[in-house]
Amino acid sequence: MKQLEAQIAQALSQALQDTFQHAFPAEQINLQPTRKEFAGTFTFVTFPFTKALGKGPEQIGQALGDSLVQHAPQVAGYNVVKGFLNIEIKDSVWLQLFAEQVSQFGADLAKTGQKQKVVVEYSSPNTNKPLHLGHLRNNFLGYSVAEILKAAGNDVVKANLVNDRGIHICKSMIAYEKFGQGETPESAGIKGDHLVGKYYVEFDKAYKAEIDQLVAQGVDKEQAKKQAPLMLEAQEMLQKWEQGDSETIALWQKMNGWVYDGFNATYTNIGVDFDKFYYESNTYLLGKDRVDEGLAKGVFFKKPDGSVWVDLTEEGLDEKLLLRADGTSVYITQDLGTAELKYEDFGYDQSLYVVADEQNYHFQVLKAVLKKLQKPYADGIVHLSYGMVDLPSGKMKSREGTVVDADELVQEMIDTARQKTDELGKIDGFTPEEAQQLYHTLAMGALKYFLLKVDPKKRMLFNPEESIEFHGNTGPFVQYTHARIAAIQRKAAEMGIQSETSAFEGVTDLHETEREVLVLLNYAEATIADAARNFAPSIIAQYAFDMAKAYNRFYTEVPIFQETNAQKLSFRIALSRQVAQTIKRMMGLLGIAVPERM
RNA sequence: GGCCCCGUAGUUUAAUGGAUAAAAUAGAAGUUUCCUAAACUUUAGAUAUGGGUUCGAUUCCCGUCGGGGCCA
Repeated sequence: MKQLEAQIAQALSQALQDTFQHAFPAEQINLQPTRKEFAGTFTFVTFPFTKALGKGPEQIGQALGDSLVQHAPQVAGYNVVKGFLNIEIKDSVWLQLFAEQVSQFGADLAKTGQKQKVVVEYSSPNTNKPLHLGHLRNNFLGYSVAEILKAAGNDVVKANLVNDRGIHICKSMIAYEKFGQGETPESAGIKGDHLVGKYYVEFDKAYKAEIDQLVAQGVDKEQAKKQAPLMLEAQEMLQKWEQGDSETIALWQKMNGWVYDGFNATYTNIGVDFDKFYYESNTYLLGKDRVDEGLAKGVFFKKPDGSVWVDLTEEGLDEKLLLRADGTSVYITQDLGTAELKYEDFGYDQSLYVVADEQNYHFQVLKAVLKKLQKPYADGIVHLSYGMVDLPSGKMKSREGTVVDADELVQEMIDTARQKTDELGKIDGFTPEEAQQLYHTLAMGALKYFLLKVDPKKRMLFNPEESIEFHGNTGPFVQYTHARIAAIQRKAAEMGIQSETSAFEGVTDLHETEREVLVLLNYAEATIADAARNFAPSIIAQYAFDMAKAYNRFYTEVPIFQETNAQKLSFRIALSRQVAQTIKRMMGLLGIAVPERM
């Protein structure tokens, strides 16, 4: 497609020269897709040339169109509407491009420019509570962006920085010690991450009760929060942990172990994976070296109380604290450390952080500080900032119990998938295992597609009812299209229909719906490149939907097996297969599987 | 208080400065002796507001109103 576009641009450049003696390089010629209501594939806008050429926009369009038809062998015709020159491409060109695509499918989707080493950090959970809806957007985005970058030819490492230490873990630990009575995930029959989360909630309840009691005794609320015995215990435990107290460490390891088992089960269930795990318990002390480095280089400064700061006012930011007066780290300190660690580990060109947009400022600071330190990797730091997920009731708030639990949500989706599938009764021959597999495939397809079809940068609304919808712009709609084609392929195989390129060489003209599908197929590579450049799985989702829609239109308008011309029949089988493979590939980039039957 | 982001059909989302603003869903009306109707077709419906730049603005700039976030 890129080639064809370049050829047309070249021809236009030539036509401008020949017809108007106007030199205009082909590289600067911008073609846009023609709107559906007009004939043509590419549109060239002539308005910007009226001044230079001293002619009206229609006149220019006509003249260029005539020239193209005469000199450009790919062009079948043209039409001019106001300042828009719509260029129609010959069917033979589409068929030729299609034949090439069939013979080299998959091979050339991946060649888009420079191969880069990219680290994609995502998920990065806290170990004091299970994953929720917000994490799902994060996980799906991170996984998908990593896969898209791979498909675009990059060398990608998926990393997960687990926040496994700090006061919040100690809260769960304290509560478990007090109320746990030796409970384990096995004895309680609760998934490990949920069990630990339960104690985090227990802590909060008991802590609040203590505060209320203190306030009732006349203590100021802020004071009460600090004085509450449970809080003091938690802080004490954090200190013990930092000192390496063996009992504390043992409990911490035991409970974190439960959480990891739980997380791993969820990760497997939702189909995300990681190449490298980092743990904050190992990295939280890193970064102090960077602070020293900055002081030595004179880009950081010390205040009289001993705290270390960086002045980012020139960068349009504020002064930022890097190390407290007592020498302890703040968040940004360890991020400086882990950025360096990742660079030592992988020597990345780009380091992506899939983190919600509430941390936009934080990442601006991180990058600015690394630049001040003149780190070679500073420019490669990218905050893949995504918008938060809202519910119809508003923002998710743990305090108000409106947080949507990831495991529960996935289970509900599976139940709905089962119910809807059973209602239709199309999978009678399935074994129970196959049926189970299908429910899972459909459930994850619906959920992932719903969360990925929106531009990552934008805040989005999660409507539980719409997310499990199977009609319209949804994952299951695309999956259904794939299953339909799979049925076609089975029948074609049974009938022994040939579908290699030699079987349809004689086809010369196309049905309108076939042409639409062919044009779309040719955009596959460019779409992946575009999605990679923008870190936007939504572009892939949109493409997959358009493809499915175009195919379904073809499917209803052109009854494939009623075709009596053997060449055309073969072509339609090949076209269908190509669409199925493209859908499978694109959905795969979103982390979504496609079924053979549904 | 300072800084940042967002306002598009009833609803959820699209639109490198280009055409009559595109889909989905909800609404209305249709399509199955024929490959999966979880599909397809038709229909009605929107750029918060006031200016500016431009041949042309949902897009860029300024003001107003509304929503969200970050920094203490």
